[in-house]
Amino acid sequence: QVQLEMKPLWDEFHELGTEMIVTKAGRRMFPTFQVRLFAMDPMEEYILLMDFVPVDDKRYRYAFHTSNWVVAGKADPNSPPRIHVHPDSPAPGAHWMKQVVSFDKLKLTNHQLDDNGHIILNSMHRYQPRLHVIYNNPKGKDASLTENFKTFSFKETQFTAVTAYQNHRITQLKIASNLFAKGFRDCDPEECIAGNPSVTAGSNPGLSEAIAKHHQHRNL
Amino acid sequence: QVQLEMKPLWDEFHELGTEMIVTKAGRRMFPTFQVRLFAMDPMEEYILLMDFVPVDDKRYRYAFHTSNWVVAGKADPNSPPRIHVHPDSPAPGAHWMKQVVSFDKLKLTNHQLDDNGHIILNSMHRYQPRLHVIYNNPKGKDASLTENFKTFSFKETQFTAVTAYQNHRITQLKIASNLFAKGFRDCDPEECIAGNPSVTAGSNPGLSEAIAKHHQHRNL
DNA sequence: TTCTTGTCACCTAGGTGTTAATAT
DNA sequence: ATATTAACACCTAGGTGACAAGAA
Repeated sequence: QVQLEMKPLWDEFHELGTEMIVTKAGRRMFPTFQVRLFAMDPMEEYILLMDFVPVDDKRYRYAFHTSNWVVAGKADPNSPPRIHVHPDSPAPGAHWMKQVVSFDKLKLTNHQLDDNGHIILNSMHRYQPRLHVIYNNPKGKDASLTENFKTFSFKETQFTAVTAYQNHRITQLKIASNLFAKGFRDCDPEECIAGNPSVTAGSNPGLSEAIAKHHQHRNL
Repeated sequence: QVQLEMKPLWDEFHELGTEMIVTKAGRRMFPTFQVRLFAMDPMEEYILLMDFVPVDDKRYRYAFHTSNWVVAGKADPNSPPRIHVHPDSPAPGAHWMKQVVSFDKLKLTNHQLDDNGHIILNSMHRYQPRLHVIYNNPKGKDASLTENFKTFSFKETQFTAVTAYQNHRITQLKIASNLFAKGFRDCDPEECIAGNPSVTAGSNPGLSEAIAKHHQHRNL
């Protein structure tokens, strides 16, 4: 069992149409993909990894006058898909379950020839992040007889890859909820508590506190 | 087998009489204690930890007029000794051998009631850092019949704990060789290459380059 | 037009020795 | 006198969106 961390924040973005910046050098996701894991065998070893699959075979364009995404043709050709193995892998189930697992080292790029091991995506295309939990079986027990991995996919983490934000409300929600974008907030420094998403205040009571903790979940 | 990383730098400090700052909140060591490990069993699990033993039963004082440390009486009472377990522990031998092992999370404090898990030392006392490599034996094989740990001690890493530097030459060597003290260097920005210990330039050719790498060794 | 790139000011987070004030 | 503390300016390292310039 896997539970998506910061689901309320993901939901807010999802309702607006989540966008993720891709750059040549690689850009982290925000929100960061974080999960809680349950019911693993504490002693057995697992590998956790993520990949990104196209949601459809289309290319998109943002129509500013209607503030809507519209289909702009068939998808561009994909680069060979890449995976991101969580740096703690492999580790026993006890390790993965004892705290939130954060994929904050994962970076997205639009550079098709990237040699930093980042995830290569096409800008203006839609993607579905997936988590794979793989049972590590080094002793050579017969793996073919047992289901040795599980895949988890959260619809609210779908996003459109962009090189610059299209929907201004996405920009504002990022600024309001990402710690590193504080410099662009326009609220008074006094009433501007950490991570307070002023844009959507009231719609999600308790979300502000959750966002503040969001940035603390590192796997140390 | 264990090999001390950055031995030339440690030697420079040792010749002057190494001092390490201790603070209430905890201070990292500089140089950082880093080692290369060899001849471990790649598949077996080990725990690496450090502790600090008093070099003698004395308290010291720095005589500024002679620029020398002098005995200032018997040692103050010790707090119960603490250990610092390397955060990667436990890990298989292959993990420890594949790169330099850096104890850069270790912090020294003089706060006898510290509750952050830092190493508690007495200021103005001398200490010998020690590395313990422990063979992890979870399967309950008869540990009593096998030597299950080894201890390594490098004399050139001995130091005097201080709350403020006493020997001005130590201060200058720290400033010259510690990346985070660049703000206190007085050489021209142009000729001031990263990590160049101008104080001792010439006595150790190639040291500058080594110092530049010193800060990169993190266990990620 | 539409999309991409590189630079930038502004942040977070945390490691330095300095300095002045305070203990002891 | 000697030793300690706390605030501070100055760094490293790296994550933000804004913006102007460039490319398709």
